[in-house]
Amino acid sequence: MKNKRHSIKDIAAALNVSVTTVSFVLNGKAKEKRISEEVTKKVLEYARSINYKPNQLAQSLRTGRSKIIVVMVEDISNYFFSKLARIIEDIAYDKGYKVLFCSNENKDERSRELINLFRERQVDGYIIVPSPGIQEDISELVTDDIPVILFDRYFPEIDTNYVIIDNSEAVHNASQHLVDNSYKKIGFITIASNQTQMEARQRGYRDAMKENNLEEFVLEVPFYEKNTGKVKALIAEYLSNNDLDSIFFATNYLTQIGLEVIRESFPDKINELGIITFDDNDLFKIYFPPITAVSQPLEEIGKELMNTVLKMLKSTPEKPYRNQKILPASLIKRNSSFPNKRP
Amino acid sequence: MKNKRHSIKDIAAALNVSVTTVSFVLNGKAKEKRISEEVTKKVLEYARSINYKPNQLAQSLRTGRSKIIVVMVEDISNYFFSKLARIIEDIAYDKGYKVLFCSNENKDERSRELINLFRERQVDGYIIVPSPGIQEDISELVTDDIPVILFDRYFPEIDTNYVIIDNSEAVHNASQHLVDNSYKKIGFITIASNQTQMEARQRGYRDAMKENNLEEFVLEVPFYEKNTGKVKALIAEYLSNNDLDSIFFATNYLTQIGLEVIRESFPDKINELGIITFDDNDLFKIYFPPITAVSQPLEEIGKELMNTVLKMLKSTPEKPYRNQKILPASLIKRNSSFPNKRP
DNA sequence: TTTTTTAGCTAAATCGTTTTATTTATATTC
DNA sequence: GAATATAAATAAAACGATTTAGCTAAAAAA
Repeated sequence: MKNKRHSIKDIAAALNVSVTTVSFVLNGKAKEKRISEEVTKKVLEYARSINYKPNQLAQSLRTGRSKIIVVMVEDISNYFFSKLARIIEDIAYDKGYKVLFCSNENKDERSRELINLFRERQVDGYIIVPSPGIQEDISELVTDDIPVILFDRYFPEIDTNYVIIDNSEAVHNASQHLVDNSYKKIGFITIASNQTQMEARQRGYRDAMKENNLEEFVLEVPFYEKNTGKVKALIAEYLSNNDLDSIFFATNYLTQIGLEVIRESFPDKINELGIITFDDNDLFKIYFPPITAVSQPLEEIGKELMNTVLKMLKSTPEKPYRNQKILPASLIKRNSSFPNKRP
Repeated sequence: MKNKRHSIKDIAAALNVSVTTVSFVLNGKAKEKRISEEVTKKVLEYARSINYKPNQLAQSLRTGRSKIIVVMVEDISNYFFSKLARIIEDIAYDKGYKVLFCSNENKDERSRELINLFRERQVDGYIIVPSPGIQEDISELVTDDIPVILFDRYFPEIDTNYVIIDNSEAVHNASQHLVDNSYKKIGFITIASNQTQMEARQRGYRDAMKENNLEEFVLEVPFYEKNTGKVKALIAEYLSNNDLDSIFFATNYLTQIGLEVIRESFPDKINELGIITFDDNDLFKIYFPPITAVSQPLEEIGKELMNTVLKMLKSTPEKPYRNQKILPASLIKRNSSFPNKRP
């Protein structure tokens, strides 16, 4: 049996009351609007009996709130983002919101396309990992009083809410950890980028090297070569040109590619090199050698993001809710990733 | 400057024409509805000049189509599902659809909750990895002519569309591969479940063992212990009780836990054991020992799912679009995961 | 000249809600 | 008994689109 959806009108007709009455009752405004106990009960019972569910589209159209939040990341299939997505999802559904996830591939064009797409849909709020050149679009959202919060990276020039981690501090600490384990020739493999998070990470490394009077070995690979063999070639070349005793990978997919290169081209070195990666991965703890990792506080980031968006949704343009949070990252030390220390 | 959203009414007022006319023009029905070239041009130009974007909510409310598709998986942060999500996302956005991802944790209650949530929202179609006991809910969607397609697992008792892989065949082949590499005591670690995919995998293993007159060593761990140390304990116990020379992990998170156990409790065995995992992971190819894996054709699954949903959306209740697809999985042989064959 | 066609446009209903402003009857006060 | 207050409900206007049915004036046919 095909049970077509019931509307508030059906209920009104069936009970011989007005749609207004039904609406009031269903929205819990019976008392406030002085609807009699009798009618209230009748409506509630009937609604429940036919399993009435309001049409959210109509509701949203009328109220202007869609109860949808967009989460735009670089790549939802990336370990870091997918783990975070899971956390955000749970909080959102718990609070009655739904989440649209999307990946901008760190490309401006795609970011813009997506933002426009969602504006048509009256999305309530945005959690965004911004691609390098979309300040303007973000600014526009802000001036239009649409809740946006950036994370992972941000634009210092514009005044937005954000949640980031202390990248330079984290990398600095981790680099020092390598030094403390008596590594001398420490390489840093990163992507060419002037986004805040990557610059901070590189700064953390360089500072640590300077403080310890160690030579800096930085390799910057172009971002958009991500999926080609070119990155592998660059890393391989870099590794043969520099006789490093340890490597710091500035982001998780570089670690992956880097390990692949080492396994393929320098298999004998795998057990000698000290390795640290930015962003942990479940598999790193069982990798051999286990990989020491800079780990971002996923739970905390997720909570902070959602809480902020929810608070922004409740705030008024007159007194907006401000939150610019810098969280600390932790270093997961897996000793055996340092051959010197291996038992 | 706060540019409030423009409606079709604004355009009509500004140009001194009716909203009907504007609507016709913007929907490309100018010719069909005999709107003059002059007016058509005027409307189009003006709409573009104020950067008019239709309110999708209103559109959806009127047309009954939300252009949203739900993808419900077990856990969006799982490698397999997140990779697939990325593929589905791309296809969907390309076709003008948005995707709501959600995780049901393989729990019926949560699945139901989510489905109800989305029905209120007039979602256009569903791609679902069903939890064990939601036949009824799926049936209901089907009888209500709402496009649903199941994947990864399905319900043989109800007639739905689905996309799955040939699990038993895949595991059978992979098991035979172990036998061919002269392993004799092959363990099979799986989760206690009577869902189609897990039963098929176990069947594949058992058949292979029978054909080769080898003893069967199956460990079934309870599903909901997923995140506790209990699974580790069970696997550790199983490994000490059976002197296996190789292990087949029936799903990816078991592989992860299993490797952890081996590393912690049987470190000397890691280089002896033959290991195969169901579901590949980028890190497995650089794992040491590299892990041979049964790999699902993600691209193909994603395409098949989206294409089917889109075709279902276009079909009528009178002649529904049927598609029950069984795709083959492939075995990614990484020789060095077999010590016997290691150089 | 009258009738029919056609081109060009639009009023109004509709989708399913929420919300404001009113109505109607009854009870209370003076 | 008239005026006022209150309780209980509702009509109607929104939200922003789509779509049906119809209107008007000019052109074509009779």
